[in-house]
Amino acid sequence: MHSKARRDRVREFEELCRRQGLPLTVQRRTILEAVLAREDHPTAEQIFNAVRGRLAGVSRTTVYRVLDTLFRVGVINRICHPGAAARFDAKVHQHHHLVCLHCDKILDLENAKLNDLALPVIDTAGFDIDEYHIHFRGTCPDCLRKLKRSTGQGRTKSAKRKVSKTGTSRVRLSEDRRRKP
Amino acid sequence: MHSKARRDRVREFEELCRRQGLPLTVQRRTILEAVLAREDHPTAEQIFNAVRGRLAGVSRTTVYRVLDTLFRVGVINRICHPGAAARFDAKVHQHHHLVCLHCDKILDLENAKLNDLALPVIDTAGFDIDEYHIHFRGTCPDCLRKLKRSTGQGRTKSAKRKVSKTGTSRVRLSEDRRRKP
DNA sequence: CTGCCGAATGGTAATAGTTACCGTCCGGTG
DNA sequence: CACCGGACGGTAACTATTACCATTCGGCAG
Repeated sequence: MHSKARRDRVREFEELCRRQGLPLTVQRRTILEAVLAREDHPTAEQIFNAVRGRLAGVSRTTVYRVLDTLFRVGVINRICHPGAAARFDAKVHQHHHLVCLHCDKILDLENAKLNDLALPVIDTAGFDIDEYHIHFRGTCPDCLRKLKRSTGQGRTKSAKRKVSKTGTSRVRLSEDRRRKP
Repeated sequence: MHSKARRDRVREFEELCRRQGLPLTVQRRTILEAVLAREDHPTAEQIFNAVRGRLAGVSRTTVYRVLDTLFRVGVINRICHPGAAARFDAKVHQHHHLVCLHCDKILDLENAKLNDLALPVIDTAGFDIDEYHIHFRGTCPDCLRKLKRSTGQGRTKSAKRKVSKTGTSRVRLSEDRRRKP
């Protein structure tokens, strides 16, 4: 990410902190910058090593905590389904997954229509592709219920369009990227 | 999975073992059956607990080892990218991933065409979907090179059709599901 | 500018998941 | 039935992550 975009992202983060009453700390800013500066998908450990130089005496704990905060606030992304142990599955044929961002539940989604999508032509960067599967991320019914009970109205600020049960629909990114609310 | 399908899968596994010169052990059979018997996505620990009763004195280590073997042979699936630490990503907009099954490398795949697919109508089991992203799994260029060097011809028995650079193509599941060859 | 308060940090200890290692045992074959 | 290489069992070690708690800091009222 080039420097202007990075600055914008840091600003965006500062704005979000103010709105949510989160203190702005050097650690948070530095760690965010470290993630933004990379083009790959660093682990917490790699970020820790990257910031040691600029933040004398940072704690590994802080790095983990801040990365989690950044993710919950929505300025960075976390991939590969947080803190999970490997899971095994008897299904080896192509199928897809519904992942709950609140409780880490994983459900299978078996739908032949998803298996043979006419995917657009893409540049796979030299990868030899064996298969694809689609991860749908969202909130499971149980967590929806819990959220509704505790907030009276569930998640707000959501501009998503759900996959409806009638008519073809498109799945969109939600505006609300806060996790573990 | 119903019992007939399970028996078939066990047979298939036995056949694969014979072909690949892998000894057939009680542990392998029992652990495979335990995975096949479940409808969810058990962790190694859960499988361990499930087989303790029927395999007095199984070692946790064996469970991990056998699960890995079953996965490499291709009779079970492993989801959520093996043994990985959580990875972070500055990209919060929608994008997709190329995952190398050999070295766990993850590359971003940014392609607007993939972001707004007219996905078919699906039953999401009550999930409130925020987003989707597509995981393409395969072999990265580096590993392809290494494989070519070591075998003289790379992976065999593959009936896959790659995502080509010209014309719309469909990604298919490969016939060859062996990992870490 | 000063002080207060609650939240953030640092450091250590603990935990979960997984792997390495090594001596022993077993499946497959002659 | 004996042999051999690979599989197993058990423990120790390792990696990634979290809990806990005393200390410090950011944001705000005075």
